[in-house]
Amino acid sequence: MPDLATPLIAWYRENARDLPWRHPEFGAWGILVSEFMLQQTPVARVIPHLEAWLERWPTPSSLAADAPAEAVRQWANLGYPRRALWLYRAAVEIRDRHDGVVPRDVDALLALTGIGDYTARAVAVFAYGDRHPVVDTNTRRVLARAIDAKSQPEAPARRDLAAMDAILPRDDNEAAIVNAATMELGAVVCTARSPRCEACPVARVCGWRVAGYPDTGDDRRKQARYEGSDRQARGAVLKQLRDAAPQPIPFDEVIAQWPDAPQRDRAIDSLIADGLAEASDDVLRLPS
DNA sequence: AAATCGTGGAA
DNA sequence: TTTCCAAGATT
Repeated sequence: MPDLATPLIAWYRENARDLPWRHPEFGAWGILVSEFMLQQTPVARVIPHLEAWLERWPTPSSLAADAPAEAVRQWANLGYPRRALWLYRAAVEIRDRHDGVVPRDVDALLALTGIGDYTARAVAVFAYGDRHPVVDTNTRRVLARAIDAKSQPEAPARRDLAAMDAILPRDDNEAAIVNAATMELGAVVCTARSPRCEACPVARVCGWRVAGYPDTGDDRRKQARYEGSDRQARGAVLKQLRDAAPQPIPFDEVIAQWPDAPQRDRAIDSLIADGLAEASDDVLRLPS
């Protein structure tokens, strides 16, 4: 297998974007918050929200001392609001089980609410400098193309974890750079649509390129339509709750003009089931 | 283990 | 206009 680490390190040194969480003094809590926000939300949308969040809650304990409703409200329109609730719960767990310090151990991180294989290792690597494979969707695409000669990832995520580990240098610091560089390459060069192979440091050894860009894979189901969906209804309810907070909203007035009444009721029920809303008497409110 | 979960910008 | 996609996690 060709050496990917060396060209990736050299490329990253010259081309890495200057992102807030890459500054050495950013801190483990800042990294953790950034990783929560970056789960399925683009970098450009995250940055201003991240800075506001950390200004308001500079530590896990400061967030844990507030109400979950405030976390959901501060999350604003970042999307997937369960992440706000999970981040809040993780802050409580960090306060209660880790003396308010973001854990360094991967298994301890995995035990926190809302943290999975990607986020746990991202924190251990980017906040603490330990050597672990960090595999996100960008990394998976780069590995699929460079190593498997596929246009899109097909291998199980578990296998990509091992594949990434096999690429990492022994040195902790260099391993962290290769993790970041692989993600960065997937984000800005080896993109899902119209990759910029002319700017790619590993183009010469890329299996997909060498094979003539075979279009295997790409059998992904297309994303469900958002307009008219239950998700849109949930979003509308939660936005109304956010805008009214701390005032609750009478049930009768919850997206009262919504064209599909059963869908509205499903949205309210599912938000309550998720812990993103609370019902009491005849009103609906953010979780206390 | 496939389905579900927001939102906005770019192609 | 519609479609695609974006540093995933959970059930």
